[in-house]
Amino acid sequence: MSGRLNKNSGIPLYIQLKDIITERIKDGTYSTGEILPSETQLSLTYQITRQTARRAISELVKGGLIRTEHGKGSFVSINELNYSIWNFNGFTDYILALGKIPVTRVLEHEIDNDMLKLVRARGVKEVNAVKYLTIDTSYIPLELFPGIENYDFSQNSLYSTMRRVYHRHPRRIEMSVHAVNPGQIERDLFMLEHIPPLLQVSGEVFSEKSRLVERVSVIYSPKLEFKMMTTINP
Amino acid sequence: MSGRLNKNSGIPLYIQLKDIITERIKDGTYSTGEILPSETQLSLTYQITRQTARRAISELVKGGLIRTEHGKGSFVSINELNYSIWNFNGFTDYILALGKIPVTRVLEHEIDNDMLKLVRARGVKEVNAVKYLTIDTSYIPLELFPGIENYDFSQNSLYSTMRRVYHRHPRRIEMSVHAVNPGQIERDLFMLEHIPPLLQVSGEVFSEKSRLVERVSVIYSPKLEFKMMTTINP
DNA sequence: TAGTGGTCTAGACCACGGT
DNA sequence: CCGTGGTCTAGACCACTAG
Repeated sequence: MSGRLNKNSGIPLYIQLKDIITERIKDGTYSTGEILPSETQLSLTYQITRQTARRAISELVKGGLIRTEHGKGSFVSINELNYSIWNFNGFTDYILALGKIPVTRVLEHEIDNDMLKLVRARGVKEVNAVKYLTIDTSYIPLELFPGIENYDFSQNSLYSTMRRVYHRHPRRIEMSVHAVNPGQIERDLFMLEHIPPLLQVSGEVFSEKSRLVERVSVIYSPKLEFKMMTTINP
Repeated sequence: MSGRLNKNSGIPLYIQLKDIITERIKDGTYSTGEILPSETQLSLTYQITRQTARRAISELVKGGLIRTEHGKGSFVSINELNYSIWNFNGFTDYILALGKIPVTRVLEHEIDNDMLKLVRARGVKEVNAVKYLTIDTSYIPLELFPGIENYDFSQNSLYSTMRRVYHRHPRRIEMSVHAVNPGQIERDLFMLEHIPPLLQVSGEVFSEKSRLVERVSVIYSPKLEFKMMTTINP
């Protein structure tokens, strides 16, 4: 049981509990369709109020990982689906969670009009090749991130660098989705024979204080499923 | 001031408050960027606890309508963007909210394997033509909706019919997004000269009790912007 | 310092599902 | 009937923002 909450860590209890449950779902302790401990049970186990346990569950529902049924309980609804790709948050983490090895190749790295232009192909390592899954084109304002052009982003995560070195935390993304025909780069990297249309997501990423930290455009390989879930308000 | 909560209506107070605030935003009482009354103020005004007011605000944040800033307040973040199209919920309402007249044309209407197959083109009325924006292909299980094949869905909303006549409430949608090349129907209806790839969203719609109420696939005209917003958890 | 949102507690009553 | 999740209250302390 790694399951004990630290009341003085500064991390909200509901976040800690949420993380513990997420972990349990990822490692299979709770698997799809299974019922979770009741809210009352959770509050007793972790020595918190039911409201706080509810808050953790509510976060998980929001993320689509679990579902609640009135009078019955909470159930695991999805295993690792729905960690949607365009949760730009963590491509690396996402691939690692699938038990595979992430690969990043920097295709372009130059300064363009006070912005760092960064083009990266990202994928997973296969037996004797690399399968590329996305091509990301990013523009990062040098004004906010002076010196960021000196990092090697085939090794470092862009967002961790923003957080750890510059103390800027990407928070909100506004994006739009388009369908596009593949260009030469996409054909080469995705190794397409026929040329199906591809999905492209273009977005602007903002920090807490609504400063633009990245303008980004991602093209997805047809090998990536693009799934999501939503609910309807009555 | 239509602003009074009914404590015995059966409708949760936080939903009532959420609706009131939504109304105020839509009608311009609070406009983009403006600050909302504080949580304490709301709780006093509406005679509820701060927690309940918070819950209403939390719902609005989830929907992207407002944004909170610690130590400062809550602000209107978006006016009517983000009532995203693939909120299948209300194409009709969406178009009406834009001040335009929605049009639905039924292209196919037949029974296929215990399912009602319904193909509809949807759009807006222009001066002397109709601009089609989506083509929806739906399969509805007759077992759950006996007799639904007798409704005219160029006039009636599919979801309202499900709700009002059959007491089934669409709640959850699982969907995937693809890029496709247009077929003849799309070229004709969207009146495309060049043939750009199109976005297609395929999904399954479930009721409260996780019964499948519709399998649907929507193809979007390139004239529709496909926008969304999301947040990153630290 | 005063006001704001963020977290948490302790307790209550309700509506729903299954026994 | 009991156990479940859903809503709500009353009050507390904290962290952040601004004058």
